Amino acid sequence: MPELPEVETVRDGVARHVLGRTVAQAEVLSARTARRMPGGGAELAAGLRGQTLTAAVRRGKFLWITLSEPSRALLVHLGMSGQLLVRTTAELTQDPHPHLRARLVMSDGAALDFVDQRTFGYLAVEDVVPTPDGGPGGQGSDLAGMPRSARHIARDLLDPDLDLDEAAGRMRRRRTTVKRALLDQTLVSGVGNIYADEALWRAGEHPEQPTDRLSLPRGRGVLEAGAQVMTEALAQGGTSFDELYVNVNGASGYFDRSLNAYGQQGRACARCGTPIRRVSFANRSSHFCPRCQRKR
DNA sequence: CGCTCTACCTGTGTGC
DNA sequence: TGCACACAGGTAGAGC
Repeated sequence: MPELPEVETVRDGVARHVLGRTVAQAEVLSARTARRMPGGGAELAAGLRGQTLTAAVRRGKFLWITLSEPSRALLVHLGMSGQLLVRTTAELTQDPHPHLRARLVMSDGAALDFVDQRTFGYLAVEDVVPTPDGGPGGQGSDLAGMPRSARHIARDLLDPDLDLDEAAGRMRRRRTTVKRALLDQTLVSGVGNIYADEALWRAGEHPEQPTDRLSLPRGRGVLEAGAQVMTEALAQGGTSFDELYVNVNGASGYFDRSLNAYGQQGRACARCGTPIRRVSFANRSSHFCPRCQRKR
């Protein structure tokens, strides 16, 4: 389940292994993968053909690869199960992955595969348009602007230009609960269900704490906890990728070793020993310690 | 406008 | 052994 740390690992892999290559041919095997394109797979393939990949940029869980055509980019969302895999020429003669959805064959014979089991992910070629905040790099930088359909995504918790006090203030003005706020990608981005539970455990906040009854320091504390959790996950998950495997599928080491709340129902809280509780939440679940995460 | 809820998808695990 | 079904989750868009 790719959240920000996993997507950043993919972005880094793309930046190191495929930038500067030119797309000779794009093959779109699944119409669903191109569902954001009005003209479907044919339009996606046409938008990629002949384009050189120039930069890999990320905000939250959205990743885009800028193209040699000015102000155009390949937008990639991995959804729940998406992967980008770099293939050598020799590997292209092997049976493709059963969940291969699209393949970008490069002019040098290598390829970039988009593999996605559950097809929540997608690819789209879009205009890069200005955004009020200037995009991931701020106004005037090489990274300015964002793909049109991702304009609404807020700065993420690892963005150096994120103003934590301002974000905490916006959170407190919402009439919702703190976990819903963390998952709202228009408030701050990059946090999914797993890291939301981890951030709240670390901050000692109940998932159903009303945001309008959260002090500014506590609101800020939740966001800082989220940034810490994702920074640590990135450090653990981002180190194990070899040359040809721009991996991803969320199986970062973080999953196995460092979760304190998510999926830990029934186990002793690492802080106080109270069993972690799991409750259903908006068609999914929240995990928290009933003793050290209380509504106040 | 702001918030909540549902549909989308498929492999895995569980219960009968 | 085999079948049925709940579950996992990010996002857009519908609904209230």
